[in-house]
Amino acid sequence: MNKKYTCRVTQTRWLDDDEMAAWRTFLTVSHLLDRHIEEHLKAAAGLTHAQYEILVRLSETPGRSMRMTELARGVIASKSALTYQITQLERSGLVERTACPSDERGVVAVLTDEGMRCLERIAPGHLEVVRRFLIDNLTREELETMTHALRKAERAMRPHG
Amino acid sequence: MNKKYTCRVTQTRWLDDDEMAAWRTFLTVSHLLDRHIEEHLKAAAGLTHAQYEILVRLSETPGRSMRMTELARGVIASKSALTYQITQLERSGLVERTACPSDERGVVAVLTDEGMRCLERIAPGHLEVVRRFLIDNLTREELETMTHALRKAERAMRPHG
DNA sequence: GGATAGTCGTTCAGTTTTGAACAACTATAG
DNA sequence: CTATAGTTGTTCAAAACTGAACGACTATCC
Repeated sequence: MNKKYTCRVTQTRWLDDDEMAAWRTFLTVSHLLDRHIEEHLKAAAGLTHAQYEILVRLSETPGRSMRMTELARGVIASKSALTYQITQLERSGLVERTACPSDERGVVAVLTDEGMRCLERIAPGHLEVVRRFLIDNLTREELETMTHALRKAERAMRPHG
Repeated sequence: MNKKYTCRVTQTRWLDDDEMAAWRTFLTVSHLLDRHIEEHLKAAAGLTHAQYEILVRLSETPGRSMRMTELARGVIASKSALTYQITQLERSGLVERTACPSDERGVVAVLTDEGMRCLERIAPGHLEVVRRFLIDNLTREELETMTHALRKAERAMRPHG
């Protein structure tokens, strides 16, 4: 690799070994973890991880409902991806679309009773996967350090904190 | 039925607040980060993050080449996803397919000179994104703790790694 | 009041991923 | 050698995602 010629204005700051290791490990773990989760959810309930996250978000809300845009921001999906997934979940009877009273344009997604039961049924198995492959491998101190560190990264990425 | 994920014996162990916070933060950051990276690479070179990762892996190999299956494992992609992406990269002239001398079934993907130049051109900008949104937000200690912790998780997920 | 800009959710075409099926080849065991 | 089992990479249809464009509505300003 030739570091001699770099951009004239902003100097290139490469990642040193430790930084590179951190980034690579983070990337690898997030990919592997997602694969295991996806596999489990598909087998357990025929759900996507994206769909599962939608159900979780809704279940935590008073009224088990959320505006489309806010929900999309919550699960970090594009608006069109959410439209697609809500349609799928509606087809499965886990979610319903409702008109928004305060905004004529708005759509409110609501978790149905069946959706809530589905979530309660599969959550334990899902969390077991998260435990086995991530959480249970970390000491309490590592856990807290990681949370604190990643929260700083999150703040750097969210549209103004 | 899938025996792998159904366990009637062990009691459900929910995640406590700290564990849940860790998991949520990890998930959020990996989604946000991927979005920023994807956006940058698309703008800078019309590449996907998946495609970029393929180029990086190949560039680090003696001969800048790798068997398809090994490459798929390296970037954590399915075999069919890799087939598709290598075809795209071949179309762009960044990668070539070669016959494997030792295995008649095998295909070896090779990074072309143009592919290497492309990578060298866009790597600084990419790493700058990784820095700004992840690495530079962490202290050296946090960085090392996170790497160590996530490596344990990786070991738990790799097919007996 | 009316013009203008902004937001909301959907649609659409094009891209990427998925998992099962498959032909071709290799490895193992008798 | 000859089954038999396993691996390799591709293909295919279906699922999922992307980003731009859009009509519909709201907010803001003068």
